[in-house]
Amino acid sequence: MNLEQQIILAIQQGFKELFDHELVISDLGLQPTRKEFEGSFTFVMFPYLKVTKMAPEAAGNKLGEYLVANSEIITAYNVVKGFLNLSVSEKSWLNIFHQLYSNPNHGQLPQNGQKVMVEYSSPNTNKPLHLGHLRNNFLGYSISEILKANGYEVIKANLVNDRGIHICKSMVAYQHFGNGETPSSSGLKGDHLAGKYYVIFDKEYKKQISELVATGQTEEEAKKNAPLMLEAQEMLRKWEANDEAVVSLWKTMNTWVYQGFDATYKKMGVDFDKFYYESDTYLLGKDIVDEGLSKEVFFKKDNGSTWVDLSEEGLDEKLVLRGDGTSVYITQDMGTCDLKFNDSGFNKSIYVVGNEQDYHFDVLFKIMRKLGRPYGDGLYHLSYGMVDLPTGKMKSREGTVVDADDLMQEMIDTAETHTKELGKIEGFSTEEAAELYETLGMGALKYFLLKVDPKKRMLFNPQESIEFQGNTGPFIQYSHARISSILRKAKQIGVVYNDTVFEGLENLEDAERDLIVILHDFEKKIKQAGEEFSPALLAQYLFDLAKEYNRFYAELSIFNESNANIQAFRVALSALTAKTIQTGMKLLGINVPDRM
RNA sequence: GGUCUUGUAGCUCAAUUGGAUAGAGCAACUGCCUUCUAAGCAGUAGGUUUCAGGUUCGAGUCCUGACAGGAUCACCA
Repeated sequence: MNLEQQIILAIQQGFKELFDHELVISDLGLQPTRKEFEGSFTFVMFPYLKVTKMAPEAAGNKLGEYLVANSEIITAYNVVKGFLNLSVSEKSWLNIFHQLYSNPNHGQLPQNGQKVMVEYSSPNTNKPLHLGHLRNNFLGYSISEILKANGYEVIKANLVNDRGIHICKSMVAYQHFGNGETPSSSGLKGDHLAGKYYVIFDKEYKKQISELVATGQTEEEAKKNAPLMLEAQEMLRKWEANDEAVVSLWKTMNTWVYQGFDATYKKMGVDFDKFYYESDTYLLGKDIVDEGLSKEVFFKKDNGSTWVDLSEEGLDEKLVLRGDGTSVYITQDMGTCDLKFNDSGFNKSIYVVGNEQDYHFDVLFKIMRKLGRPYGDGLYHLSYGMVDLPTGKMKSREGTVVDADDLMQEMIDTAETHTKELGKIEGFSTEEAAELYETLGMGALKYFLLKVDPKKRMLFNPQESIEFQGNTGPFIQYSHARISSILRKAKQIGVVYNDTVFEGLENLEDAERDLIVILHDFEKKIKQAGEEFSPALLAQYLFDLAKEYNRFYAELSIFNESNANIQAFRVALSALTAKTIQTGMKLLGINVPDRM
C-alpha cells in the first residue's frame, strides 16, 4: 500500500469515528500541498459540509487532530480556510525512499495481461516525411513505450499507404522526366527522389491546366482533361489490373522509398512490430458491408450505393460502399480494423492520426460498435493537433514544408555548435562526440514536440531554433550527466551507498525531502500518462524532477558532507534520480548521456 | 451554413480533471563559478485566463450566448 492510500485509510477511519460517516474511495482525493503552505498533502474539507455538520475549518481541525493522534505517518497539520494540510513524518519519507531505491523495477508496472495495438507513422510512399510526421512518430513510439510500462503487451503497427492516385502521380512524372534517375545515380535519398517527382507532377500539371484554360476550357474541365492527370488515372487502373510494367515501376520506386524511410526511422529511433500495406488491404471490408446489410445496420439507396445511418448517434448518413461496388476510404478501414483484431486479438487498438480525421474515426468506431464487434470499446483515436509554422499550415506545394531529415540534421548540427561553444568536449573521441551531438539534438527535438499536450495544435518557429536551456530535453539530459559525474566520483573515492548505510538517518533537509516526494510520484505519472495517452504529462514531470534535483544540487554539498551516512544517502538519492530520469526519458524515446 | 475544437504573461506552454494568492521556460533586469559540470541556482518584473451572463461554499476548468482562430462536413484518400 502506498503512502496516499495509507493516509486515505486514516482519513476514512477519522470520518467514521468523528462524524459517523463512511467515506467512499472515489469521494477522496489528496492533492499535493501548495508550496506556500506547510505540509505535503492537502485534504479539501468543503465537499463534506453536510457530513460533518460544522464549519469546514472546525471540521478540518478536528480531523487533523485525530490524524496526528492516530496515524504514524502524520506528524502535524494546519488548516487554512477549508484546506487541511498534512505533514508526513520524515521517517515515512525515508521509508518511501528505501522502497523506491530497492525496487529494481521502479517505473515498470505489473503486467496486466492486455494487448494493445498502436498504429502510428502510416506514411504515404510518394514523398518524404516532414515535421508533422515527426510529431506523429514520436508520439506513437512514446505512447507505446508508456503503455508497456503500464503493463500492456504492445504491438506497434505501421499502415503504409503505398497505393492510390497520389503514388501514380509520382510514377507518371518519373516516366516523363526521370531520365532513369536512381537514388545511387543522383545521390538522392529514395523518399526524396519520389517526392521530387511528386512536386514535378504538380508543376507540370498546373502548366497543362493553364494551357487548356487558354484554349477556352473552364478551370474545372481543364483539371479533368489535363493529359498528365488522365495518365495518372489510367496508371491507377492498370495497377489495379496488375499490369506488369506498371507494377514493376511501382515496386522499384517503392523500394527506393522504403530504403529512405528506413534511414529516417532509424534516425528518429522508432520501430515497428508489424507492417500493413494498403496495396494488400485496400480491397478489404466489402464482406463487412454485406454483413452490415444482413444485420440491417447498413442500407442500400436506389442507385445501389450502401450507407449507414448514424443520426441516432448524432452524426449523419455516411457512405460505406459506392454504387459501382468499389470501396471508399472507410470500407477498407473497416476491413483493416477486423484484420488487426484477427492478427493480434487486441484489447485496445489505438490510431495515432491527426485531428483532421476526428470525424472519420468517430464514424468508423461507431460503425464497428453498431456491428457488435467485441473489441468496439477498445478502439481509440489518439488525435493530435497539427504543427503550425508562424506562416500558418505547412503546404507542400508552396514549399513551406519542414523536412524531417533536414530538421533532425539541423538539430544535431546545432547541438554540435552549442557544445563546442561551451567547450564541453574535452576527453571525447570523435565517435563519442558525434554520438553526444545526436543524443542532444534528437533529445531537444523530441522533447520539444512531446512536451505539449498531444490534443493541442502547436507552433514551431524554424527561425528561432529549438532551445537547449530551460524546459528542454538537454536541460534534463544535463541533470543526468551531472549526477553521473557525481556517481563516478563516489565510486572513485569509495563511497558505499547501499540501502543499509542510511537506515539510521532521522533528519531530512527540505531539498532532500522534496526530491523524495517527487520521486515518489513517478509511477503515478506513468499511470496517468498511459490512461490519458499523453507523453506530455511525463515530459512535464521529468522537467520538474530535474529542476528539483538541481535545487538539491545547488543547496547541499555531497562530498563536503562530513557525516558519512548523510553523504551516502545523498549519493543514493542522486543515483535514484538519475535512474528515474533515464527510465522516464526512455519512455519518451530520449537517451541521456553520462557526460556532456 | 451544420458539427467538432481552441482562445491563459510580449512569445512557447502548464495548471493534479471544480479547489487556496493561475504556474514554468524563453526574452528583459539583479545576484551566484578558489565548492561535486554555470546547458545550472536564487531573485525582480510581467495576468480583468478573449468578452457577457449563469450554475455554487468556490469557475481558467461546467452551462448559455457573442467574438476570433483551426479542423471537418465528397460515390476524394
